[in-house]
Amino acid sequence: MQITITLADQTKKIFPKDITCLSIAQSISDKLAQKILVASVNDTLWDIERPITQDATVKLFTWDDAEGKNTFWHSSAHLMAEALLHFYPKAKLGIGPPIAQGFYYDIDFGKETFDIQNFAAIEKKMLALASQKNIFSRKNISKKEAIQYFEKKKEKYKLELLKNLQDGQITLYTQGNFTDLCKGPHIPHTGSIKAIKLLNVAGAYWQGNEKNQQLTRLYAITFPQKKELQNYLTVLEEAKKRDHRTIGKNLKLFTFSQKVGMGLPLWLPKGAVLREKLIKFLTKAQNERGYSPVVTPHIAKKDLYVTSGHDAKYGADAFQPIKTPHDELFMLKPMNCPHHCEIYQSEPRSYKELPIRLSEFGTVYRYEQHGELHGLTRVRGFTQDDAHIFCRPDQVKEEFKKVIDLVLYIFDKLKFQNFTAQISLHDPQHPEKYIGKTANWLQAEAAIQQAAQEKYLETTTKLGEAAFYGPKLDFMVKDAIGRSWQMGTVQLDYQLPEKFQLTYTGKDNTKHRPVMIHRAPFGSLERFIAILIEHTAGNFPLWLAPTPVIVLTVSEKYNEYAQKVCTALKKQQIDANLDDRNEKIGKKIREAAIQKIPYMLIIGEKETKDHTVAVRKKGEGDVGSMELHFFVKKLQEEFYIY
RNA sequence: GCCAAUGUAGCUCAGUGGUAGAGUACUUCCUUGGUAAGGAAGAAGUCAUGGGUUCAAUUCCCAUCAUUGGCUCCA
Repeated sequence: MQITITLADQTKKIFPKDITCLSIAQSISDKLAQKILVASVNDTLWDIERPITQDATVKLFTWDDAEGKNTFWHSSAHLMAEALLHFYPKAKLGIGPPIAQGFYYDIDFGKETFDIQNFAAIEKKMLALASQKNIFSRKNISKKEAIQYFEKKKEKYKLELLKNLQDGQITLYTQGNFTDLCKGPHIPHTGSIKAIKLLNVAGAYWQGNEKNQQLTRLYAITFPQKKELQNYLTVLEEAKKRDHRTIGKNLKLFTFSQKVGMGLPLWLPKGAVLREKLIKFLTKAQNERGYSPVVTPHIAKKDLYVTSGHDAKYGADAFQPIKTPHDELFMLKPMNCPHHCEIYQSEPRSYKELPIRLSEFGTVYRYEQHGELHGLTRVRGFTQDDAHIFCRPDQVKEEFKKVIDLVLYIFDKLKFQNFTAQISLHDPQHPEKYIGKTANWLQAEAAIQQAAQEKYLETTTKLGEAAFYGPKLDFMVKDAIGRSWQMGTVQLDYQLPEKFQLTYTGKDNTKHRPVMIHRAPFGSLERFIAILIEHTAGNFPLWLAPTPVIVLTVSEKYNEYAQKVCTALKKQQIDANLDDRNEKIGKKIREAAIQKIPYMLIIGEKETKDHTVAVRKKGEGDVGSMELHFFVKKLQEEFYIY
């Protein structure tokens, strides 16, 4: 019997029934047959040596495809489990999936503790097992048999996984001495795993639930070639150098103090300049777009947050209230929105004034969990570039689109290219996590989706990621080591106006409820700057650089003229530093370069005599001498690109 | 909050059961130099904190705090 196989390029080929993808690859070229790791048959991932029984569309995947890598790493996870059981025969296995970079396996070591010292031994064992070229063999098994099998092995986590599987759809994969519950597919045999690196150990709750047992998660990565592992490790090293905590320290942007408290950043002069420049930039953009700046205090009565619903939701996880001698309770503000609601409330509003856009660089304080704090990306005190737009229901979509434009404008100016837009919706399975009527939720969610669509924004959608009062459009950006952080956010809210009984008088002379849009293009200045540091590796664009220009003297003889140059630059609003130390020019240049200063002006005998400056530009080197006013003009042109 | 690792000079990091060392930064002196590190001297540490073991602890053990990598959480 013959079957027709349609390949990715739409060519059709006739093969005998029970042909495998490996044979199909062989029919194309030997080289492809060597490289193929996994395939898909009618869009279902398929072992390459598993027979195909009927007409199908087949795609072949190699290491160059995400599917190939995932399968390779998934198989590697099985290999790691096999090696681990060799050293820890009593360990119980959780799950072992591939991830973006490598894979992990969750293991319950029981009373034993896992020792990192064993990494090398496990890697060695894995390599030894890999070289045996053990075949990954697939076996269909009934649920009853599967339960018997794993009961005998006392694999309690596997038994729990089995509970949620349907009889008839259960498969086991075996390689060497190891058999795992697994739907597959896998690479043909372990022999293609040539390079192995165990990366780190972490605790992870079983099934991601805090109330469950915590298992030990081992992260690792493997490659089909040793060279690729070397490259990967080099990339990791490079990424570490971009870490905003390292650069922040080296460039003297910010610091932390145990005495001040964990998660409370202290902005050093250079960091503060950077912050101010970003604030100035966004303020200008917002003022041009009809925002009105407001200022609200850092504390407010607890009642405010009871009204808003934040207290019920987050009260327990907040900094505890401050008590006055008269038993009043004040909270450090965790959010600006309730304050802005009160500003809206301060006078009667007409439909004619809407939308009202209240903006504030508002510093908020949240009692984040100890283990969550991370450099500037997760802190306990931070400044949001917050604004709340109060508008009529018929204005929602237009306003939402304007906010998207603003976020994209900012990302564009700061050259954030690799962001993803995520629509965060409520999870209908967990209504207790949200406030408000379902009808409002659906309306809000539809509005966000529509606005994003009309802006041709490519989005992913996630259930259960919404704020408790409304759905969000989040802009996610990755840091140097590939972690994804929420930056800009736009949130649609029908609930707070309800809670605060906000109204406006409509055309019909009756009271109506406005809709609120919460939005923060940066998200928080702290996190934004952290990511900006990592994306630029500290090489900020000229208009943001804390020190755009440094004046370097060749010897102390020229300090006087250099000082004059510096003063002249400052008069032109160009923040120039002066390095008049008794050091050689080479050293001064090196240090200025390490500080990533965009322009160095070198002042020696020639410049002093000719009243010029010798310009050295970052990345370009010596660009020659010129008169100061000419340099100033050039610099200003570069500044005012923005 | 949970699991694990780490904590030595301002910074980066060696090291040791007999109370510490390098590079760099800092101070002073010499040098006055032309595009990524000139030379010399000096000062600098309660070895995170608190207990315990020991004749003796920075080193071993326990606890606490902080940091790091994850998990959970993230208005």
